[in-house]
Amino acid sequence: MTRSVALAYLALMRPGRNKETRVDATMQRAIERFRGFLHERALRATDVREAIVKAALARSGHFDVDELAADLRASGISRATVYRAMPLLTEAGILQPTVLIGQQHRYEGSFGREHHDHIVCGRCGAIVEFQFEAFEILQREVAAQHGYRLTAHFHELVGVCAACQAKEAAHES
Amino acid sequence: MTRSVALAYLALMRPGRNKETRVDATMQRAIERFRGFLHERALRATDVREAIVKAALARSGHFDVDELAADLRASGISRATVYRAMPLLTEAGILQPTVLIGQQHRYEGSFGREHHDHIVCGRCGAIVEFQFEAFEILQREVAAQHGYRLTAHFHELVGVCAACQAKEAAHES
DNA sequence: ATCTATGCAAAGACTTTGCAGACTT
DNA sequence: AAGTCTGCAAAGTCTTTGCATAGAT
Repeated sequence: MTRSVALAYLALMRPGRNKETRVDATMQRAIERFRGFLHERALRATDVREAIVKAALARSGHFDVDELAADLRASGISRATVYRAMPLLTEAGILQPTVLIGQQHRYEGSFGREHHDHIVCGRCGAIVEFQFEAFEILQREVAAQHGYRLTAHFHELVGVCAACQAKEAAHES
Repeated sequence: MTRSVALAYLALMRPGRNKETRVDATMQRAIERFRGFLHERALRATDVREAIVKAALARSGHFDVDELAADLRASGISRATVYRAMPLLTEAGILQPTVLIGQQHRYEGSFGREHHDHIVCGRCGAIVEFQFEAFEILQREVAAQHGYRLTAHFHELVGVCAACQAKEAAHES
């Protein structure tokens, strides 16, 4: 724990290689937020949990628990522990659950990212993210109309991507 | 099969009891649509499938496969068959899947109903349905912008309902 | 007659949990 | 020292599947 903090600071101070530095800095802020979260809840900040946070943030895009656990298996971290950590990561704002179709829970990094929703191709599973401020505003309005204070939303579009549409057209000809 | 058609017609012709008559008529139309759907796909119209359609439509609100299977157990219809029928019912437009946070697949009747989405109270689970044409239009547009042909969408708002907000306010005072 | 549908039980996929020892506070 | 965390293996939950028989076209 102390060692990783030191490493992170080293990374912050290293000249050049800006992209990497920024990534490390983001990770550092995320880890700090996570520690704060654990402290508030009187939970323990362990190396294992920190490793899970790092692995989660190191992944780009969408992933499921199995994939994350695979990344961590080399470190001797068990699948059960990863499962146990997921609610903490989401509640701490490190991850957000995404992509609802299909049976498996999928996540993506949410720390320091703008909110967005997804379009999934029902044929090949390709995922595109979209951001549309109008939806956010309308959602709050709809919720308010019904007396609800909006706390979250799931908005997923399912369709057929351009490539799969082309394939279908070719098949039918 | 022939018998149930006869019963349905009897119901249609019976005077009075309008509500019930209307329900029977809706169910009859749904069953007819379902038969048409099965025919198109070269699948078989069986009494078991018909019973599943009826039980699904007889349920009001949202339910999962287990609840539906429980309704059908008395008729000797197995859970496996209910599972096998769900995709047919959704593709035929009899049911639609609803997201409703949580792990289990949930459904609701969609035959003869306008499309709608849901607001769920994260505290007490209360569900309100909403319809907002603007969402539908914008969704199609967003999908098109990314080259997708929209086939479905999940849109679920999570919030705190008026009652739970009041409770919270009382607690904090 | 041919081919699909169903029930049953078994298998599968994904997730949770009990327990004993390790680690954090 | 007190209490949480972790790995492991076992159990749970929800869903799918193989197979033999029943049923639809």
